Amino acid sequence: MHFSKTAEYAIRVLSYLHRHHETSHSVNVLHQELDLPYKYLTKLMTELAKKGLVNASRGREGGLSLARSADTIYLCDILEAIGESLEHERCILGFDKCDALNPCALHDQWVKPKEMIETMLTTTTLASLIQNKETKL
Amino acid sequence: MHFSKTAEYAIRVLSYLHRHHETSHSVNVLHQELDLPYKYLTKLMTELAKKGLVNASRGREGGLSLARSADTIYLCDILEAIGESLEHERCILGFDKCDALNPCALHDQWVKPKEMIETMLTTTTLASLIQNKETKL
DNA sequence: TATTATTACTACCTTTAGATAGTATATTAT
DNA sequence: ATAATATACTATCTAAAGGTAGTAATAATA
Repeated sequence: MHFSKTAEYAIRVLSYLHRHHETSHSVNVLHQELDLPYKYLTKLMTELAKKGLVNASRGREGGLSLARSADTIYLCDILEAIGESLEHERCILGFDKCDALNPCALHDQWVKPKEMIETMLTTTTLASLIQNKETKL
Repeated sequence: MHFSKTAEYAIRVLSYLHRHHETSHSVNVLHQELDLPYKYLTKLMTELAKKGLVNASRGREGGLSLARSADTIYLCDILEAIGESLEHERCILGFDKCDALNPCALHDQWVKPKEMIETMLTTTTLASLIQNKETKL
């Protein structure tokens, strides 16, 4: 019951780019600042660039920056970009189809937690994340 | 943002044992009735037996049955039995320590969904699961 | 134009969850 | 006792996520 490492990394990196949006940052800087595995980050950032969440430019003075305003980037956008869709319809017990008419044994109990998670993912933007000097990234 | 396969299997099997508690059931029967991988189930049931959730007896007329009343078995007990603890303190962004004083960027947004999940896991018993003929197991 | 700093690409390695195979051991009905 | 039916144990395989290595392509700047 948690995010994948990839999701964690993506959120942390994008949050960092938002907080330091005055300039672009190389993968190496992100790697050092956030203590994330360099080569894996390279791969991830390429993916996020393809999906249009970040601008990537090569060469000297190149690097990465947010492609859109942080208040238009929702957590669900980030998950989608890395191939982890919202799974609105994903059944908690893994069944293909599971709804009120044709429920799994846990369907009713899962309704509220599911809603809360969904709300969190669809209403939280990068810009709305906690940010102060003490906040962990 | 979902249960592991192992957790799914454990919940489904235990729910089945509850609904058919008049007798014990062999792994083979559970395998066929619930369409779960036989050998993997064998391993899982041995584990659940060790952890005291089911009684296992060998030989003819042997098989598996719930070791306790279904209204004393909570979802969190099941997760704990398979080594997936509640992770009360698990940070959504993977940080070791993350609390109100020393929060990660997502801490505030995660509070409510986390509570809902925790409530679900600590209040839902096997006995309280949906059960009718149509319910998927 | 040569150098340097950067991302992009291709291929492979590692770890872990999930799944399988074969054999040993226990129980009980006959 | 013996045969049949179970779980228990040990070892291994597979697939996917996570992570690494080396090289090619690109762009700024001196």
